[in-house]
Amino acid sequence: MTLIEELKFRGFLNQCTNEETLNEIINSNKINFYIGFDCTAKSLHVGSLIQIMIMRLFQKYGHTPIVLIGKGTTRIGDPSGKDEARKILSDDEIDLNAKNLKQVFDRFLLSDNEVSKWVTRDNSEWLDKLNYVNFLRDYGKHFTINKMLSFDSVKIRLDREQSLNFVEFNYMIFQAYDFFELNNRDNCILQIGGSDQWGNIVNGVELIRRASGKEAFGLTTPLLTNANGDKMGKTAEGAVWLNEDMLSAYDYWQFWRNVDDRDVIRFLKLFTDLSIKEIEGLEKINSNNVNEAKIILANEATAMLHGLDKTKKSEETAKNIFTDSGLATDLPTIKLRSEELDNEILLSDLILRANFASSKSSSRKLIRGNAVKIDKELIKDELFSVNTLLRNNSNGLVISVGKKKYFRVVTIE
RNA sequence: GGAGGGGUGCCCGAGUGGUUAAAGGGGACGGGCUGUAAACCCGUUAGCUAUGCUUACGUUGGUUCGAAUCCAACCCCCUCCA
Repeated sequence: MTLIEELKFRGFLNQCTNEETLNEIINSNKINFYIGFDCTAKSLHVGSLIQIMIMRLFQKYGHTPIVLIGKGTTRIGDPSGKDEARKILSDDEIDLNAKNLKQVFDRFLLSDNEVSKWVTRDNSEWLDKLNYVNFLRDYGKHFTINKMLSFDSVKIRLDREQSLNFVEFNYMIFQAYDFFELNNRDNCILQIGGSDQWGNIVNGVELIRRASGKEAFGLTTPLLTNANGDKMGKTAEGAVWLNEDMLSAYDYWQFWRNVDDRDVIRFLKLFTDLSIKEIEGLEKINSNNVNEAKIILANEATAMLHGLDKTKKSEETAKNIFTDSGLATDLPTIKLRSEELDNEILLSDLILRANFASSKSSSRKLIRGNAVKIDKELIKDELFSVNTLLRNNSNGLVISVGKKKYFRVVTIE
């Protein structure tokens, strides 16, 4: 199976410039390719995972990923898919975000093979130094306003009569120029991105052709949505972050465990290393084994990011909570000093401390709504205090809020 | 610069002097059903030291016993004209 075939099978391929030629080249050569990541947040989330996984797949076929950290472009803000201008981040924030971002690639990308070992670049390296007049003269001539106005990212904003300022309007030029630079510096001949990046990518391909007379390629991945049509990776609590300090391994495992039935196979193909054969085996799915498939998905996906140990613990914790009635070991724990028990400790306060309610009122409302149990015992009194129970249970208490949120309270000296 | 329209809770959106913490929908959360899924049904959805109090309809003042609702000024957004 060729790389392109596997991309298609697994659902990575949305659009591609000159697929035929690219196919020939990647079958007979090892190439360098890049994906750009802007530093707009402290962590990447599941929405970017498809880009990371496609890099991984390319690596397996011996190609070298260049991870372009967009410190320079982040200072401008990509208008693609945005209703309004992004708020501009300070340089300090950008630096911090960039640092956090890099950690994630260490987890997912392979570094054991010298040939396909990945590298990072930072576009502020060249963007910060650009001289406006020179840049306009040398590269501005390759961009026509007519064309730029026809791009979706621009058109949508104009159609809706939302303002698009000049800074944002320039984003696509810089992204095109990034590709041009990487093509010169690193002989990078392919840019990959989400489908919303198509216009920007094609711009780069064209700039390279016009300015250097070389052929370069662009490839996009589909915009991932779940079966409900929602954008992937956004949940009520916010995005499904990849950095562990923003989302625990257990919660990450739960995210995959809880995907819609209709999404399981699709996600197995995209987000795990399972072979095509293995996936085809699972594909004969029915209502009896969907859950097994989901557990496999959760295990595979979590292991890749957080490692095997934490994955096993997550699976165990889940098993304890949902299948067995035993107490889970790996729960978030609130430790109370014994002298704190001298005062009345309200159940509602503990829920708040465990971060399972956003205010005391809402925590009380949860109790009133029959959502809260202590050691499986339903508590209905919103003013319930836990002092007596805590004194009588040396092992502490396990408190559940709803069906999926658990925490433990213990007393310490 | 001129003329007009508008800014309401997480989002959309009704409300144009008095049971309005503000209809309805979406989302979210909780309960039921189930498979930790989907669909469906029910409930909740400002905060608090809680049968009460405080804060809330762009901002600041004013009229009134009483304002999201009336008046004034200001800020912001949109449409048309220049």
